[in-house]
Amino acid sequence: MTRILCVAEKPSIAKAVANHLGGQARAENVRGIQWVKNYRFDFNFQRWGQCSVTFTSVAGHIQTADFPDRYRKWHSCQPAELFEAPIQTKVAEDKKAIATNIEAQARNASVLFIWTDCDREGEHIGTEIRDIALKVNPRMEVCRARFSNIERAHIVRAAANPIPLDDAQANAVAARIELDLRLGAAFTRMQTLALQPMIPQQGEQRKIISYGSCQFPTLGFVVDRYLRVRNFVPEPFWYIKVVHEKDDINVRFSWARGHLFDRMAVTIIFERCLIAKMAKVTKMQKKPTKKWKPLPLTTVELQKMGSRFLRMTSQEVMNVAEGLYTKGWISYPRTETDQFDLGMNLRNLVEKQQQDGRWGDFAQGLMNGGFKQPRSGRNNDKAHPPIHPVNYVASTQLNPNEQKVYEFVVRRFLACCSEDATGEATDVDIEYGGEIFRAHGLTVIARNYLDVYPYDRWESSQNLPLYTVGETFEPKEATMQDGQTAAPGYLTEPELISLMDANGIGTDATMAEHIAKIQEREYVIARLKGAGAAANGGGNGAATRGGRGRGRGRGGRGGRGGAAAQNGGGSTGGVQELIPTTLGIALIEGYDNVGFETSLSKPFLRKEMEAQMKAICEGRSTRHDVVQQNLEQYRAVFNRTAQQINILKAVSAAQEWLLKSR
DNA sequence: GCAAGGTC
Repeated sequence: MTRILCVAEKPSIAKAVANHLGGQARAENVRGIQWVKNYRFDFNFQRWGQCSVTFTSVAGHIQTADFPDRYRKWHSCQPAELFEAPIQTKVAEDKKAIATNIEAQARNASVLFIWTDCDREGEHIGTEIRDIALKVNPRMEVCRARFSNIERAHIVRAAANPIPLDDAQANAVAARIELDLRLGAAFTRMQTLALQPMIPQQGEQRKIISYGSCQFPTLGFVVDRYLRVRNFVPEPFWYIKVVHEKDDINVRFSWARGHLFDRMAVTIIFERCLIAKMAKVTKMQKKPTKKWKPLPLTTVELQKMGSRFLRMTSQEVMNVAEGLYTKGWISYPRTETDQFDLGMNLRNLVEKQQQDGRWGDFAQGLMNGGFKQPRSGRNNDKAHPPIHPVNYVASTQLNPNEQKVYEFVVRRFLACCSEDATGEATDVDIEYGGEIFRAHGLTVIARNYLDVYPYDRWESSQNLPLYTVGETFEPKEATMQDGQTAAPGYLTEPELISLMDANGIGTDATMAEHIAKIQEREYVIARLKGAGAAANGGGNGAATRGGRGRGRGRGGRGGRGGAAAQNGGGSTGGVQELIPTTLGIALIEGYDNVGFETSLSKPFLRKEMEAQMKAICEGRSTRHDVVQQNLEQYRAVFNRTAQQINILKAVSAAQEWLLKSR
């Protein structure tokens, strides 16, 4: 019988797939590593017939790349030498037992069937596994499975249709690894050695001034916003407010123009209104409206919502989610997918939530006919489903942070399986002195998903009285008001995550780490929003956030849905805002002043690297070319910075002084 | 004493 060795990227996949293919597969322990198991069973593969299978896994990458000893000591070479120093790739210290297991199993098998995730990193991990296996058994046949979820039928199909490993994808990752190492080490040492004397040292601890292709752009976003807040100049504006009383209701009409920055113009228009005296209803419309239920939960969304509503940092959210996943309460927490596979039995998962005291009734309602298929977003990483609860756990079995994250995941999931909220929108337009003024009203008819999902707000405004088109009236009040634009707030963690996501800085699994890293390096400090000095010069209360001229009227009632949430959201509030330290500002401004067209702080370079990796995957470029071309480009920045390091120093010194005077 | 990526 053919012996076949299957290797997944993580233990959970090995277990799930082995159970699909082998029934209750026999699990054997692996020496020196608790969480990896070898599953043994027989299976009839289309290609090899009846086989004796060993299904095991690794745990992410096995190899690690670093410089040889001679270059590892900081003073043993010039930082610039790291651009071409040799790189050693070897089994990571904490992965030895895993590598040994692969070797041992490979000796007895004639086929290596790789089941790593179907993404670039997975392809690279696949080649690492292949290299280790072929070293002890060069005659093995090697192939990989193509699968995008762990539904049984899908897995059985993948088992029957092996494909080759894609070396192009693995090479793209190899290029990234080499560049991140060389550039990270070279720039970190150069900066640290040059600037350390400028930075006050605390005790024995030597402070590192690190550079990384992700941490710098992350810092850049924080500094950029900080400077925009700092340099903000409020602008006065004027607008016209109209109030009419009908059926004992005060209806406030907002100017269709919003506000203007020209006082004289507003005065003239206002006078026209006063002369006209009467206003005339030009539109009265009632129409059904909806608030859409949320999309299935991705990692990025979990981190954003967590840092906004759960009083946790995105990193804490991820750590907790990881724990809930290992204990079997929620699905894999690192996913870009916001669409549920049609084959997935979601009702089964809803059913498990019926027993809960908080959302059990809602789940029961879904089981009794309320269930609706979730919406589908546009993303599918072809490796994992959206984050969802897989089993019910009572809150007494969880610590407080686990409770919060689990509750969020469950509520989000139930909301996805529910119905959009419905309401009725009323719009009244009047013409008054040649200008249009609007009133907007909302009546929520059915809250539906909102009942289980308190993180969204959608509330009825005061009822508007009935108007008829053509009706005329004299407003009870028509006044000219003033206000001024308000500075944006400092960058919040959820905003930063959105920016990183949009610019491809880090992956869903690492974004939180980068945010934590720039705080650990003391480039940035976090504080509870509103805790420090007021950043928003609120004016007389009529201020608006940077909105110029047009845009929707600022009537207090309608359309302010997002505002409460963005400011830290009602009952669950407490979002963190990020403020750069003088060191953080100095680094970014220093590199900007070095005057190179591609500043290291801009997300551009990382995007460029991403595009080049894609080119390798598609055969338009090679690993060698991408590495050499990038090294050349960065070397220019490096040399220039090293020459002008005094600029960086000067900025640091100036910033240091600012720190004291602040 | 450096990075970013995977995962436990």
